[in-house]
Order: sequence, then structure tokens, then C-alpha cells
Amino acid sequence: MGTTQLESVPEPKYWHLKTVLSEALDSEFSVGEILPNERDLAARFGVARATLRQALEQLELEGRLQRRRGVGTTVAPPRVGVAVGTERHTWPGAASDAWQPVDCDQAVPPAAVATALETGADELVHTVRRSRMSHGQPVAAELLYVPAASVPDLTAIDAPSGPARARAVLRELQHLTLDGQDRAVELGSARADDAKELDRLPGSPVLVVTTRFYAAGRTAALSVATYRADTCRLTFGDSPDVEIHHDPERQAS
Amino acid sequence: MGTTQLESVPEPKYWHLKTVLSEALDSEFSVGEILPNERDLAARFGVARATLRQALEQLELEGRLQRRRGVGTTVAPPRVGVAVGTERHTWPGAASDAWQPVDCDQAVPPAAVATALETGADELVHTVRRSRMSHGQPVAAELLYVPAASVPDLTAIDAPSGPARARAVLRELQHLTLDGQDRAVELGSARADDAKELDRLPGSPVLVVTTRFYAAGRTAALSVATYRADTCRLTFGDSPDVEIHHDPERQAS
DNA sequence: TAGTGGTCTAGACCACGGG
DNA sequence: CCGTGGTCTAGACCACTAT
Repeated sequence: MGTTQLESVPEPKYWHLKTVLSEALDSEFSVGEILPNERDLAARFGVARATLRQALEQLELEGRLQRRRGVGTTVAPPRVGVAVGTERHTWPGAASDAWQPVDCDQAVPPAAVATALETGADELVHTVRRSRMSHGQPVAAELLYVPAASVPDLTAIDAPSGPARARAVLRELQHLTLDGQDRAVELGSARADDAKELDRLPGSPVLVVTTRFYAAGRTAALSVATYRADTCRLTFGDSPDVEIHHDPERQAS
Repeated sequence: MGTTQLESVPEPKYWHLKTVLSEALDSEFSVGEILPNERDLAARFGVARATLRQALEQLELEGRLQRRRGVGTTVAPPRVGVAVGTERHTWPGAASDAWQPVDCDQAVPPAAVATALETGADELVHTVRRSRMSHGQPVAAELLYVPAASVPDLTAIDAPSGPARARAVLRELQHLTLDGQDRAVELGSARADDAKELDRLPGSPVLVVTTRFYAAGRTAALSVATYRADTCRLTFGDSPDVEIHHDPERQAS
């Protein structure tokens, strides 16, 4: 009568494992430290390796761990705050703070992008690749789609592709008056090319930030930015470096 | 010499499977349709069930599929746009559009929350639970932490807990002048209680939106909102219903 | 070459939902 | 009750990294 449902709802092993590991990370490990390998850990906890991996995967998803093939599993630093929403109403490349042009060419965008840009399904648009670094690590890869109509004065003075071309397209964009923009954030998994640039495996969880730039009543450009979900916390306010989650209760001893 | 690296970089089976399934979803299935069960699908593709599941998991992560134990796997509708950033500079519960108060009590918040609120580590704060629906489905669960100092005029006129109490706390909040707010979005996994409220399993991927509300030079309230990552696209602009990703190239036939 | 994490298999049993 | 997805096992081999 007083047993309070003991074990009547047994939680999965990997869930319990995750809790135990999480507490161990807080108390017994420091950032950057290497954990024992998966086979040893599994043996130590008396579970199959697949079960242990399920726990590790969740902890990696939450940004607590970092795993690299051929290297090992390390304790991840706290997620880095990445400002996304501060500079409202500015064109990409304006006060070119965070993004670095990588490449540019003309290509037929995915159908969904063509719809948003109101271009024809087979119409070429300028496709600018940019990348974003933070603390020396790549945190995001971006594809910026710019219809030819948005940069009418763009001439062939530069190479038809390459970083110089990318800068030229961005420069031309500034000539338009930006009427507004809106953003959406959703979960995705990294495509092969993005994964390579982000130094992750294909399929890794990413936060996809889609931004539409409006000018002259049209969508003048569309940016699809892919952020590493394991290491990034996207910030939209003005204080980018406030830590909220997973404070390991560090006593001010 | 002309073989173009054929199969020299064999992609994982689950990755290829995911591609095949994804194309099949676009062409041969419609929203809500039930897929064959995992054992049949695995047999049909000649792989182990675990491998098939790896592909299904990714597709679910991307919002293409919905899986429910005891029921089956169905084709998910496109992600619903959920407005998060429209009402800037308003207190929660103001034009109570989307959120519905569920419960309220006083509790000691997690250490990280206490730090942000600048309350003592053992200090009680009002903890309001709210939930958010969209299209008849729960899409988010929120915990709103309000220090006693932010609602000084709150009296015991209402019950010490319950929805009525929640509304009272929200009502008192409106009396403060809101100086500003900032937001952060990151990936997380659902805690047991949130998972229950969101009708998902514990550990499901969620988008965690943390909002700080500033008043009188302090953080007057802190909201931690947990959105279903599989079904939600968080929108920050003014046009919440633009679809960008995964348009199955629907011909306007 | 040795050791790591990543992929894959072929089973088994469990928890849940609906008839 | 049965069928579903969820968990778990004990192996095997592969891809990658550092030495």
C-alpha cells in the first residue's frame, strides 16, 4: 500500500544510463576530457554497446558530448551563443560581421526556393555560398539565393564564379532598399556538402534558418543557413552570451 | 579512367534507404497514409530492421514521417509555422493568443534559471505551466518562472495553485513596464513531463526557446518553451505561413 | 598498425493501442 | 487478443585518425 508504484514504470536502460552519465559529466569530468571508449563504457555499465550508444547519442544531441570517429568521445564545452536576429533590416554582407563569402555560381534552385523567389522552375539564380565561424570553429553554412532581377547592374567584370563573384553579388544587393525580412527556424539533418563544411557526418542534426528578404514588393533574396545543432544556441536578442541551460550547478566556492 | 569514382565512397545503407524512401513519399504516398510496418519494409529492402529504423528515424527528425507505438508509421503533413517573434515587447499572457495556462505553483527553479533571475539558489519562484495548441494538436509546453519580486501585489485571493492562480500571476505581470526581451533557440530532448504533454516519447527532439523578460533593470521573468521539433517550424517574421522546405514539387496540374 | 566511433545483422522481448 | 513501434543483445565488419 505504501510502495508508491516502485518500478511499475521501468524507464528504459538507455534513459537511465543517460542520467547517470550526465551527472558524471557534471561532477567528474571537465570540458575537453576524453571519456573511456564505447566498448569499455558498455562493459562497465553491463549493457550492450548499442544501448550505450543510444545514451551517448542523446547526450551529443543535447550538446554535452562530442564524438569523432577515430578519435574518441570528449566532453563538449557549453553551447556557443550565435547571434541571428540582432541586425534586423540589413542585407546579407552589409556590416559583414560574421559571414564569409566562399563561392558563387548560377544554378537552378530547389523547387521550393524558386516558388518563394517567384522565379521560373528552370530559371537560373545567383547562388552564394557563405560560411560562418565562431571561436575558430565552423558553425554554419549558408546558401543565399539571389534572382538575377535583384542585381540588375551586375556585370561580368568579375569572374563568373568564386569568392570575388560572391562579393560582387552581395555588393549589388546593398543598392536595393530592404522593405523587411522574416525568418523561420526548424530542425533538419545536414546534407552531405553542408556536413563536410561543418565538420560533421551527413545526417547530423542542424538548425535550419530560412530568411526571406523583401524589396520592391518581391522576395529579393532568400537565405538558407544551416547551423550545427550540437554546438549552437541561436540568439535573437541583444545579449548573446547569457547561459541558461545545463549549468552544472557550479558552486561559487 | 572514366568511371567517376563509382562506389569508391559507398554511402551507408541507411542513407541510401532514406533517399529512396523520401522519393517514394513524394511520389507514391499522400499525407496521413500508413506505411507498411517496419518488419515488412525491412524485408522488402533486404536490410535488418535496425538499419531500416535508422532511416525512418531521420525522416521523422525531418518531419516527413510520424511514428506511434501500437499504431504505425504515417506520412506527416508539412510542418506547421508557429509564430514566436511577432509580438515583441509584450508580457506573456497579454493578448493571450496562443498560450493557455495549465497550472501554477511555487517551486525552487533549476540552478541555471535561478542565476538568470538573480534569485537565491533555494528561493521559491512562481512556476506557471502553459501549453500551446495548433491545428488541434499540442505543439509546445512552457515553464514560466516568475520571481515573487516581479509580482509584489499578488495576494492569496486565489488558490495557491491551479489555472486560476496561473492567470493571476500573468495578470500581475502586466503591471510592470517591459523594458525588453531576448530569445534563444536551441535543440534539446524532451523531458518526461514535457514529452507527455506533447504526446511524444521522452527524449524526442524539441526546439527549446528561452525568453528573458527585462523590467526595472532585472530579469523579471523567464520562459522556457519546448516545441515539438518534428512538427514545428518557428517563425520570427510577419508572414507565418510560407512554406520553404520539402515541397514535393507539386505540379500545378 | 592499433584503436576509435560508425554501420549492420539477426535475433529477442517489451509497452502500447485498437479491435 | 494481436499488431505496432520501442528497447536490447552479442556479435561482426568498416572508415577514419593518430602514431
